[in-house]
Amino acid sequence: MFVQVRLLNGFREPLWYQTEVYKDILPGTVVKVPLRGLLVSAIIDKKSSIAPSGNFKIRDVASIESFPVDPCYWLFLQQISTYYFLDPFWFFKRIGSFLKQSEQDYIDNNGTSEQIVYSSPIALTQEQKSVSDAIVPHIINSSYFPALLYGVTASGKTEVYCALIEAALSHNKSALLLLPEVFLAVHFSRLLKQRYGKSYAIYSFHSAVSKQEKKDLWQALLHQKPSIIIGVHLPVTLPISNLGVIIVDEEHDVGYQEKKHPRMNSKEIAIMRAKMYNIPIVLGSATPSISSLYNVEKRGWYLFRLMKRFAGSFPKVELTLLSDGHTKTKRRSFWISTQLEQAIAQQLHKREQTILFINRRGFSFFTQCTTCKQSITCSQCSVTLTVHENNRLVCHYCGFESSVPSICPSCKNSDDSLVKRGIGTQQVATIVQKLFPTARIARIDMDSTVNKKKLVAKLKEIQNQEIDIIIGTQSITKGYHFPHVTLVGVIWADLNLHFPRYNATEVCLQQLIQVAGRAGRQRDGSRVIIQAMADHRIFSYMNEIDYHTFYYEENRIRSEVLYPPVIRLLEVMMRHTNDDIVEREAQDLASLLNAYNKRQDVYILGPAKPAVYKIKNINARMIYIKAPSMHMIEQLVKKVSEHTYQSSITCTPNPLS
DNA sequence: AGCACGCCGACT
DNA sequence: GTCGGCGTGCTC
Repeated sequence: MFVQVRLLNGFREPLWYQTEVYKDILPGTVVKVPLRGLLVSAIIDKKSSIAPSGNFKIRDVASIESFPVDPCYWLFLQQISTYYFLDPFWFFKRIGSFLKQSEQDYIDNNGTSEQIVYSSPIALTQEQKSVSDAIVPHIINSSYFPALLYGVTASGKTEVYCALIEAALSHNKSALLLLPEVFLAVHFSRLLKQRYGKSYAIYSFHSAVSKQEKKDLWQALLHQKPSIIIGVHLPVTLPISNLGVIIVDEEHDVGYQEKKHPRMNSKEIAIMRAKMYNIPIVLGSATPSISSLYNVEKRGWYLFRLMKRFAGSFPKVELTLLSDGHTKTKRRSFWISTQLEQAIAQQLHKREQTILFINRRGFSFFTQCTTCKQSITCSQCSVTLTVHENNRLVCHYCGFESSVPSICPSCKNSDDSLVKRGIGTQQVATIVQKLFPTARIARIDMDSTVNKKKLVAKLKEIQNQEIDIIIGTQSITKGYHFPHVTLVGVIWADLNLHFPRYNATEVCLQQLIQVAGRAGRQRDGSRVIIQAMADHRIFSYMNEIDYHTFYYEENRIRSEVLYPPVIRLLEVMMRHTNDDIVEREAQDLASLLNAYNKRQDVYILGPAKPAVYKIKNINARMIYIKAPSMHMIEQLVKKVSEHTYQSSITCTPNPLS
């Protein structure tokens, strides 16, 4: 028996070996084979009874490597590989290298997670119990059951997850729990260990996990030990034979899509896996993605709602326009409306806490010349440089740093014509401190919290109510639980609303509702003040109860302009250092796709220059393909895949960010 | 991807 | 005369 293998050391060429001992070997099996003088790991790709032709001598397969038993695994990897235009062998390499890696230094927010009281299992509410009762039979009987758990913030989705995990483990099955960020995974893992640490095996598999824990998980997989597996991206592609349920928390979060190539989405993979393995999958969120709500409406997914808050009540949401001429002249700072200023004053008087949220996305501050209106841009990237503390200019794409020049580089005006525009946590802190000199202010963002000890200290101060106003970015919308917050102010709500992405409004609204949900988790009478430059339709859906209405409107718009979830979208990015080459090749690829495309319902858009078309001196072009199914797109891409280009090509199905 | 082989410069 | 720099090329 002859077998064609692929080496795990990265060597791309398939090699032939033979074996009589292991002649019943299946494709996808991990083996050890002799290569030159040593034994290396490889995976069986194909089998053949006829000797391959070629001038080389065929050696014997040395042994079969121990690898977790998972009968569906190879088929599953092949399916996701097709979907993401990858080589299925890549997944083995990835797992291998991940097991070898040691953990990185990670900001561990020790002290804040303990404040969440989950010490002993709490009896489920009627709402929670009916969800669990509907899903548990599918765990026991192993049947595909896609469920969307639409539960408002603080409605106790965690309790439902726990009930499902218990059901799986008590039937000797494993449970897979996915969270959109490492930080949240760490948080959840601690919560589960506190509750189930003595009764069940709990393993995490992400960048902040120790080498030993990864090894322990691998052993558990090898021995098919029922376990709770927690992670962000990696665990969903692990070989798990006895998987009973997959839970995807905060399913709307764009964090499930990997930031760099290959840009896989672990939520999508989780859905594919649940279907193939015939198990239930639960996607939970207070702000479900448009695509999941679409799946409920059109593709037979099951919807469960938790519309009651566990404690506290929903905050009152108010909108105020920053551009309003009347208040602008009267108020003391452009960035703090009269309404918000008064509300903060009341909070200070009542001795209750306030969160001020800045939803900046990478940039916040840039320079602009008052004479020529030009901004200082990075020499290697097509983006404006961001102003940081100590008058430093930083490129958020390549890390380039310099100081703010006194002369405008573009018009050479030396008369201090460069002014800083925009808003960041630092600025808000300064403004607010000026408005309320006695207020105790804490800033929480990635810049100011790289120091773990400082963060822990700050969180403790907040918890002990030694802080009146918390100013922060995205990081405060997730995970942290501030029970004493009764006012949330969003400084510039429409900042990202017009981001050039088809899902910009969806992402923006989800973020606003999530941050608003930080208010009044344990108390009634909370307020949320949204400041925006202009009114927008999404602000009328800010109330958590009205969120579902947003789906109908957003879905109607996407149907008209043809964007997911109504159709499927593939982003093809071409990159090359030479702008002329990438432009020519992108034009060539687009016309080739058009030439091969015979369907009326498949559209090829572009090539176009992306908003940030140059990063680290590498120029990019985008081509988008829209079609009724991803399969049609795969077919079309396959036809052009023989053509080679100097530019590197990255394909992202259903890009989210 | 690794690892051997090899061809040429620095140094005991 | 040897040690070792890393450029090229091969792996069933």
